[in-house]
Amino acid sequence: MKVETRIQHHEANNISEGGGKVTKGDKKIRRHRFAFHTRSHVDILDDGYRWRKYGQKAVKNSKFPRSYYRCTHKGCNVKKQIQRLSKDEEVVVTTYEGMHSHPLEKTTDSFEQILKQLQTPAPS
DNA sequence: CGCTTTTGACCGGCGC
DNA sequence: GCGCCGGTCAAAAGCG
Repeated sequence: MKVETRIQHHEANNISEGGGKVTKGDKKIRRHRFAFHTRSHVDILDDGYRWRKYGQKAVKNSKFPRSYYRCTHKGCNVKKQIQRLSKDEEVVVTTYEGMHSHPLEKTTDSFEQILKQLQTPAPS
């Protein structure tokens, strides 16, 4: 199973379109924002961490509802939101928010490796 | 038994 | 002031 993953990262990318949470001259921008464009059919992409769904809301820009997940850990409050592209329902956008403070709990596939190098920048 | 998931409601911010 | 949108929490139920 080949998984096409595209990393967008960089908080400069404000995904807010209508909410207007990130207005011009925004100072409270969110750091550590990883946007994964994954070509998959399931939104529940296991990256090796435990996630507890805490909400689901439908965005106007997307035909499909957005899912909100949270990392269940002792002091690891990493948030993750999944959204499907209305243009391509087969494309899932996984946006990570926050930084983990613990190693992965499991090893799914090469997927974890992608996340690992993202969160663990290889020292020159 | 523990944990997770699901829906609704509520809230805050912004726009007009 | 109201409406809109997004985001989060709460409670309950279901499942392993």
